[in-house]
Amino acid sequence: MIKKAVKSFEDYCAQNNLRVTPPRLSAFKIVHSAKKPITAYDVLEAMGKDIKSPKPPTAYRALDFLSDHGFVHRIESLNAYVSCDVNHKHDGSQFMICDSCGDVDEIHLCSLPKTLQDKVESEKFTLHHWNVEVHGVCANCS
Amino acid sequence: MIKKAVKSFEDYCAQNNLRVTPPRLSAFKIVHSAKKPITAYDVLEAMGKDIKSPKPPTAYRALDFLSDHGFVHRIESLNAYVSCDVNHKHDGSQFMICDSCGDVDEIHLCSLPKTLQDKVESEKFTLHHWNVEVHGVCANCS
DNA sequence: AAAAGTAACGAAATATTGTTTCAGCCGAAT
DNA sequence: ATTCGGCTGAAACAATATTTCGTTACTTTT
Repeated sequence: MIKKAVKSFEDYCAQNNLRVTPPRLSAFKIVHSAKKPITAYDVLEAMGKDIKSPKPPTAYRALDFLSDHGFVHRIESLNAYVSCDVNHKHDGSQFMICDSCGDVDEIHLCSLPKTLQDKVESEKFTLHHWNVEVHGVCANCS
Repeated sequence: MIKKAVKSFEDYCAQNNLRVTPPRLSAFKIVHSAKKPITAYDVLEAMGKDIKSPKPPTAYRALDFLSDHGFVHRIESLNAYVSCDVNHKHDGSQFMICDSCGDVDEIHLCSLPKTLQDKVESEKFTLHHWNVEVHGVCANCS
C-alpha cells in the first residue's frame, strides 16, 4: 500500500511544516517500495524515473531529510537505507540483519536496554540517538 | 604501555597460529596508540613510518585481520577503528560516542540485552555478531 | 632437504560512497 | 511587491573501499 504510506508521509509533513518536494517524494517511494535495504546510489538511479538526471547530492539530501524525520533509517554496516513505518521519530533504532539473504527486520524497542542505560547514566552521558545492528542468519535461511 | 599491548598481541597470535606480519604489527600499534577512533586512511598514512609507501589494501587487510580477531573494532557510524584491550574475542561491541569531542568509550556488556535477545530467539535468528553505537555528548563536553 | 600447498603481500587500477560549492528558484512572511 | 530562508541543480571533488594479479614467504608433506 504505497499510496497509503505516501499519504501518511504527506500528512506528517503538512502537520509539521515540512516541504514535500519532488526529490523527497521520489526517494520516499523508492525506499518504501524496496524489499531490502537500498543504497544511496541505487536510490539515485531509481530517482531517474521521476527526475531528469539527478545528481548524488539530490539523493543524499532527500535521504538525509527522510532520515532526520524518521521515515527511513540508515543501516550503517551496509551503507544502505530501509523505510520505517512508525509514525513518530524515535531516538533509537535496532535491526536484525540476515547476512545470507540481506533481509532486515526492524526491532521496535521503546527504550535503551537497561544495561546500556545504566552505563549512560553513570557516565553522565547526554544521549542523542542510538543504533543496534545484529548480524546473523534469519530463520528462512537456516 | 604500548610494549605490553604488543606483547599480548604477539602472544595471542602465537597461541592461535596467527601470523604477526609487518603490516599487522604496524596497524596494531597505530590503532592502539590513537587516542580516538582512527580512519583506515589515517592508519594507512601512519603505516608509512614502518612500511614503504603502503597502499590501501595493505591497511584494509591489516585492519580486517585485527578486527576479525578482536584487537580492534570498527565504529560503523564513523568509518573508523578503535582498539580493544579485552583479551578474548567477543561477538558484541558497544560504544558511547561523543559527537562533540569525538571520544569513544567502549562498554563491555557480557551479553545481548534481554529485550533484543528475546526478539532474536522468537524469530529463530542465528546471531553472529552485534554492535551498538550510542551517540551523544560526554560529561566533559557538557 | 625439497616440493607442494597455502596465506599474505605489493602494486595498480578501479569502484563505491559521500561532500563541497555556488548560482538560481520557489514559497512563506512581511 | 519585496525579502528571506529553505531547497534544488549542477559540477567538481573528496573520502572510503575493493578487485585483480603476480610474487613472496611461511607451513606442511614427503
